[in-house]
Amino acid sequence: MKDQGSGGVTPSPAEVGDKKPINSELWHACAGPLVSLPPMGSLVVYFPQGHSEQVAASMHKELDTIPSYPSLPSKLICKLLSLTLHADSETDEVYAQMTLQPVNKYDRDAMLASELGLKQNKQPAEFFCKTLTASDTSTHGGFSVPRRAAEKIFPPLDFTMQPPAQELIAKDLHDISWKFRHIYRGQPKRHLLTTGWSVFVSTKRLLAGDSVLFIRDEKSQLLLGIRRVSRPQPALSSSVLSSDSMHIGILAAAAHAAANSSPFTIFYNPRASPSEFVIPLAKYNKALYTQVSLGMRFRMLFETEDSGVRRYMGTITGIGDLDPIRWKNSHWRNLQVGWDESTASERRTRVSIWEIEPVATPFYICPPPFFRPKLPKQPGMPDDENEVESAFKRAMPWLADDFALKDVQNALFPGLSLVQWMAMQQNPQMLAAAAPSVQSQYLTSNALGMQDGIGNVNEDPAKRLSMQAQNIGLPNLQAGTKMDHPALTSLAQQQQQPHHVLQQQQVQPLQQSTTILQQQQAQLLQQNAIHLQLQQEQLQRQQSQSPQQLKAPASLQPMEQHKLKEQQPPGGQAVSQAQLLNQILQPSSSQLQQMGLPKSPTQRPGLPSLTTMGSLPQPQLTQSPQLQQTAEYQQALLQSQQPQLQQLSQSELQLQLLQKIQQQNLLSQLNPQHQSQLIQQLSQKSQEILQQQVLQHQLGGADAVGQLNHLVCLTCLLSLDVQVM
Amino acid sequence: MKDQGSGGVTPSPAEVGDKKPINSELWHACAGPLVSLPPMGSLVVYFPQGHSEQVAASMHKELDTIPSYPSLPSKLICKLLSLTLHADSETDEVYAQMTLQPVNKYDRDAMLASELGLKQNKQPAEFFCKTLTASDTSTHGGFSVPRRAAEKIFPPLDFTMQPPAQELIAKDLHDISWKFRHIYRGQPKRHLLTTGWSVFVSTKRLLAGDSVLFIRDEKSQLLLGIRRVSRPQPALSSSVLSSDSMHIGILAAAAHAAANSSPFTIFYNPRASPSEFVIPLAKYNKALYTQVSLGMRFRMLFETEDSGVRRYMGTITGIGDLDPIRWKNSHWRNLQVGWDESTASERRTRVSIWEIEPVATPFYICPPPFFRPKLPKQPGMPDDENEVESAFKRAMPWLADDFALKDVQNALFPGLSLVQWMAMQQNPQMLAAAAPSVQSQYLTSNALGMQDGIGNVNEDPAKRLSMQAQNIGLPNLQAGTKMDHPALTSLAQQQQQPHHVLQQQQVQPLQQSTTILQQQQAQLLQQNAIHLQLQQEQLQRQQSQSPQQLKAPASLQPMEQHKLKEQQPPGGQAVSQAQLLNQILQPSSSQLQQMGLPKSPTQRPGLPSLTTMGSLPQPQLTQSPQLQQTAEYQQALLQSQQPQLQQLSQSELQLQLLQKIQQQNLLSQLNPQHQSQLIQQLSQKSQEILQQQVLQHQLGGADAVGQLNHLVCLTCLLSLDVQVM
DNA sequence: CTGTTGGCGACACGCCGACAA
DNA sequence: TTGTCGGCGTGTCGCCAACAG
Repeated sequence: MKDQGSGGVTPSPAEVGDKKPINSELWHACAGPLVSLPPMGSLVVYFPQGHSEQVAASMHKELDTIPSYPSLPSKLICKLLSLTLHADSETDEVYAQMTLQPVNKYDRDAMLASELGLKQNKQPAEFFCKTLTASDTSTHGGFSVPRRAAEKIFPPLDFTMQPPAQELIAKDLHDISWKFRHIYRGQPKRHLLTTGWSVFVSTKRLLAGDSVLFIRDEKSQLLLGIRRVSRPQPALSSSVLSSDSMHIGILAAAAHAAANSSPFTIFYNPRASPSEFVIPLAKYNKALYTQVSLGMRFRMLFETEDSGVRRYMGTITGIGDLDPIRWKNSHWRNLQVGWDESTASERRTRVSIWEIEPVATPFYICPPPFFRPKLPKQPGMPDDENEVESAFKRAMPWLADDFALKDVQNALFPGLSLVQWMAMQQNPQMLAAAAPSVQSQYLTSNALGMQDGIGNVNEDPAKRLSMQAQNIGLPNLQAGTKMDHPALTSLAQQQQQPHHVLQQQQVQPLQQSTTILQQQQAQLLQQNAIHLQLQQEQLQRQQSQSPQQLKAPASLQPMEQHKLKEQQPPGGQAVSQAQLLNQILQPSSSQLQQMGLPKSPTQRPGLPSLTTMGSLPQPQLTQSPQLQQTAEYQQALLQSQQPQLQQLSQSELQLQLLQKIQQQNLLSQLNPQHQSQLIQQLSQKSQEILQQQVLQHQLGGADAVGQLNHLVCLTCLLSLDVQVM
Repeated sequence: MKDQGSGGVTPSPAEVGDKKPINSELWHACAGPLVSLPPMGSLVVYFPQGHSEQVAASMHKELDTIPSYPSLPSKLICKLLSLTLHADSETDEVYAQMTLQPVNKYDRDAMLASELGLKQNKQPAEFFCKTLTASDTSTHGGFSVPRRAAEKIFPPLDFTMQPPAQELIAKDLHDISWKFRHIYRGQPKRHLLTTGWSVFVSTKRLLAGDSVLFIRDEKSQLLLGIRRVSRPQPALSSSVLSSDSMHIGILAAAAHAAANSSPFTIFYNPRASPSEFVIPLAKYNKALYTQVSLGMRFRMLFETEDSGVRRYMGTITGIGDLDPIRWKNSHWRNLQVGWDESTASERRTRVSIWEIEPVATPFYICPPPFFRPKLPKQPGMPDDENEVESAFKRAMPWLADDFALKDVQNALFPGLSLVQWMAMQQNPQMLAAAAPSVQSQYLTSNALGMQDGIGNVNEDPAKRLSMQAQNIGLPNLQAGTKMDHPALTSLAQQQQQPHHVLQQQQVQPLQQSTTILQQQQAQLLQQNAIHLQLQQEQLQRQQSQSPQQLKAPASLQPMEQHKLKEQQPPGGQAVSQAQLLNQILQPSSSQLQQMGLPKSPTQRPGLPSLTTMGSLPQPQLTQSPQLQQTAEYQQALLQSQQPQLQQLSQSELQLQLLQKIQQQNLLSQLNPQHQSQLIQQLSQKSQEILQQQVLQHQLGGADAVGQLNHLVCLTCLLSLDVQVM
């Protein structure tokens, strides 16, 4: 028998074991410039939905018949226990094997690892990638090496030879060596790979359109990899598992792991998967701070043919769950987008927030007052940007460059942490982890006398919290102002107290929050209000101000409140948070019509109805239809914002808090009877507060500033909650 | 560009769609002679365990880390909704895609289809299969066709030519045509395939050891397929799904389907899978009647190299669950076997009952009395066999040939079915489905007044039932005797009644069963008793009648009862059926020794211990040590049988029923409080009955015939349900 | 009867510069 | 600068019969 096709250097048979780990540089070169892997030990967010998409893409199948898996949340926070790089022995397709362990709490190291992993550069510097031509892959000849590539990567030729030539040896992903004759000949002179090349092509079954890439590693050794063009594979039906079983397998494995906090293993196939579905937690959190809105402009990276990157501009045209039935409240591809260029047909129309870079618009780059006390001049100027950036960098030197601008908006909402804390309630252990830190940070002397370190929590989330404080643009908050939030505190306490105590204590926090917040956070109001003005101004300018929108009967509010009440699920059935938010901030046109309002013909479909609703009961806005001066804008916006927020007054917010509590597993740990009692009492109390509020409002909307004060905080909390969720 | 490797006839590009269904003959030829597929629409038993094994085999991975899936039973009865034959486009590996729908009830057609599907012959008659030699696969030459094969399959050559040659065109599984030059030349003359062969070899990537097969279909068209030698594949790690996820996916998909009675899809890979895991229900049921025992001899079919079959002899060396933790009470490979031949190392050591053919021993071929009233002469004679077979065939012409012999034994052990019936309880819905059928057949006027067709059961199980009746040797049962089984009836009723009614009714059925059965079923006793006599007679003759065995203390019975009682798991933990069966029918030698009995040195290991146990407390047997007259045999056997059955009297049956009720999900549908109350009351009642029975027995075993009477009937009835399972 | 081998012819693989985009 | 082509040497594929197990 012949030595079947041992072209190049025959791989030594001893290497069959495939024990040698795959070269990371080469792996990443094959994976492409956009692929980054979270560092081992770090925290990640795993999206089963994205995982399903990858499988569907591999199977060339639709995601139709997959049964929903209600016990599996739309995302899991996991610790990346292990990460192994692989390459398919048949196709050389690169993929990564990750072992993920769902976590309920996380330690400082993992969080740090998650942070640090964001900025790792993985693409090797010394490499080139060429898409193979018909001549390259034909049996007629060899491989024509681009001059620059050869001079950059290959060892220098001895030009005294005639012709100059050398033998190149390069190892592939499986550590198999391939030998090529590198020659510089022809008229005009060129670099060619001749002998050995066709064996490589035939063994790897390369076709024109596939790419080959050479890299020179740190030891100046040549490595080579291939990247196949995505061609419609012949129905990789796998013959092992039905596509349904695969999808169910993914979900079941993740659900099983989530239920037991046990590790599970996934494969990430960067070139087959439409998107990454294991996102570093830090990246995810970061992206959550990006307040997205319809019509927002953004940039997004795409891979070029020569393994480079290119940014394309796009506009957000929709926000909402990709699959509201199976995957409610997932951030997975919840942005519908349009692309500027006409070649955009091949680009995806749905992206996730962490995939995009919001483009700095005049509004977004407007600095907050404490960074820039004077009124902003015409925004969008380069010096503006630089000024803001440098200011942020001075304050937060550890932040990434592109972080500051994006977070300006959210930076003004200090209450954020409460919501995040609430989101954390999904994993009750995290509460135990977080609550003490909140105390030690902010509640050093709280009235309820909670002890630090209650529970078995030893890790220190202070870093996270302090980062948060800085992120939200209040660098002096951490050192200076102490915030108290009894709702938070006592909720945390409730979890730690025996159940029978709950019935007496459960309602207090809500009451306290309505007063303490008002008193303590007046200073924050100014900043927030100004910021909101600007935002509103922006929205106003984009919308044509149709007067109908501004005329709303005062009776709208109770009606809307009633709606909200009705929609509270009786037994704790989960309600889509997005729905909730929409009910609050974005009444649908049908809802508006129910209220006797015509659907605004001029309302842009993509724009959030925040303005619409907020301006409904507010007559002032009609007084300044021609908003052209910045100062006027701000004034008008402050005023128009006010009723909107007022409408979302404590009563509703508390209702929503209640709903949140019902939604979260928080209550599920309690005795069922205690649960129902708790819910009942909370509902009752909310009703009282609600009625009180309605009365107050009908009497003339007294204490508007104070209402606005804590309402701003609370609404921000709620809106952010949706994001955190 | 070249026309890449278009050897033979280039497949027309229009055929890419792969719409044409795969030729069934060719598929089966490639699958091998042992592979049979259930007919579409028929009923099958699906074993997730076997499915897992197939995946594990494909992945070359152990079945270690798979989490158990408690909600998934070890087998599912399904209707085969669709069956599609496939062949991997890369490897030509054949596999079948089956859509299975778990069923709770089944109709006559499906049952008939299941029956009829057993005897379908699928291997094509006109085919040959050759394992490729090194020369066949080298680039040096062509393919040497065995003379007989060429003359049988290929079109006849024109021997007037010099040399005789022709062009052959054969289509493969994908309907792609391959063209070969067939020539008869050389010295000595031989048939060769030359031109076109090497392209085929290289395209299919055939290696020495792989097989190629040619068949001639009904239209005299040549087809060819390949069958690769099972070589250790390079870690088919799939890069799509982790092996864990695959396994979980299988289980989750099946569990989901079982819970919803929704279809699910599986792939059966006959050459990769260690065993079939979708078994025709009829085949499974048939196999269940094979009373297996340690030491039993059997034959089993294996595939030969040239796609033929060969029988190997083996001995059962163990009976028990392959995986008692994850798959309790599964019949999947529950037999541990040893093989006669020294080449047995490659053969499996665990098989399932439906894979083996028990070897006819003298005992097994003993005919029942109503087929052969005269005493058997020396058993094992050919004419004996034929006579019995023909007798059975006359009675049951629709039975397979090898059915009758195997089932003679089980026909004599009606009690066996109790345990099997218990196994059936794992699927509580089936109980509901089965019970009405029993009514319509036997309970046309039952005391509880249940209506026929209660529930949604419309199918007619009469056919099933009549088959059963014939199997157990009571051909006139169907037409004549009506049997009542209130326990079954009321159990079914309980499921259909509102929960609050349960507490008053729940105990009655057990009480009723003790009386009604006695009254109604006396006539059945005679037939059964006669049958039992003959069997016992046979056992007696084979055993040396050691007097020790016949002397047993009367106190043994309570002792044994106590044992049984002790082994009942308190909390519903399932007990292996085999264990249970052994406890009842086959006390182990250690158990016997515990009772002060020596292990019989002459007892054949393969024989069930019924005789041993049954004869223990029977003093009459000692009075006729030399049993030679048929009448004496019958008399003795009837008497010796009696205590054994009596031991399994109502009390225990009720206990076991209770136990089963606790185990099964039957109760899980009820309110928890009702559950516990029900269980408590049932336990109490059973205790009373049990004590009563023990007392009764100690007083002298009164009414033994009556006890036997209704016990036989009860057990017969219960055995009927096993088939339903 | 059939698996393997040596002989040998043909063909296509693959190296070369020319030419052109 | 590099993709494709014609020219052409040579390596190996593949047909043949001889030989042997």
